[in-house]
Amino acid sequence: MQTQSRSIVNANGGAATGFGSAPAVDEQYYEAVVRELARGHELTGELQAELLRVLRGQGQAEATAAFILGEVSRAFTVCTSIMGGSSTPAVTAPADGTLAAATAGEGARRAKEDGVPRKRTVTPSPYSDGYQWRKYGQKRIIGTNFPRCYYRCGYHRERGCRATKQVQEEQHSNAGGPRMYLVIYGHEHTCHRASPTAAVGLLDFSAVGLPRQQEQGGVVQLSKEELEQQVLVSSLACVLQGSQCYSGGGSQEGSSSQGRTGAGEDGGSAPAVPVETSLDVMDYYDVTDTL
DNA sequence: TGGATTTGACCTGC
DNA sequence: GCAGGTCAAATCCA
Repeated sequence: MQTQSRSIVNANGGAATGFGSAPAVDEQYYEAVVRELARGHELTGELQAELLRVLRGQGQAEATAAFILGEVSRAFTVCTSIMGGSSTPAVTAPADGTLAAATAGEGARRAKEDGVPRKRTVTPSPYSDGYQWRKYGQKRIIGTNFPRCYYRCGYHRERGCRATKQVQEEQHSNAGGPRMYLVIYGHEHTCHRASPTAAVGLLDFSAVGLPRQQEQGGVVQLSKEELEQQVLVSSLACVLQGSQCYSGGGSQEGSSSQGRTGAGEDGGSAPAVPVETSLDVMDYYDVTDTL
């Protein structure tokens, strides 16, 4: 049991990168989310301008506001891209397959999949797309520096879902920036696992640099930055999920930090732990006061 | 101990 | 024959 949650590539973290294989209804949902994210981003910009105008010359307050709003803005950008929005870094690969690692040597052999249409995506968080994945193979691809990992839907067996995806680290990922991965989706999901609520986990915290909580004696202690980011993440989770807020602490995702490939810690069954940090303005001020 | 991951072998298409 | 995709035994881990 624990193993299952441990090994299934976390879906919760789900990026839109993945919704290429999501059912149409989910696609509509994602589009709506992307739209709202864009709107939120836009409003954040306006708020930022307004706040900075009001706080001009107020030293610390101005700097804090600028920082926080900048982070919010950045978070919106990251979320939008993760959700498959227009902003980078998540970019749907061109159909011509010009992506570096993407196509080395494949091409003709592609037809093995019975002509199944494949969606290619480049994303910094390949393991979080709203579905649960199980790794079934890995292969070195000629002409590339990184192996390609093969994943099947976690419900392949029990529900006969044929969805597959391949994940390969992009060769040209710049040293300084986040690693980018080419993700190729195979069959459509028939398990209908991904529900809109799964979007909560769409935030790939490790990808956006969210520090993990430090647990001490059972008490979660957060640093200032962590607390700030938790608030930001929580607010974004609110945006994504509506009324319910979830903690970013359950950082899922399996960015192969342990060599265990991308298989993440916990998948859809992820403990999307409800948190009291449901963010409203007062909460935020409480937090900043505490800081 | 059960389930997931790893990895070499096998299969298939070009 | 080569290379990508998949299988399955071995291994790992909670």
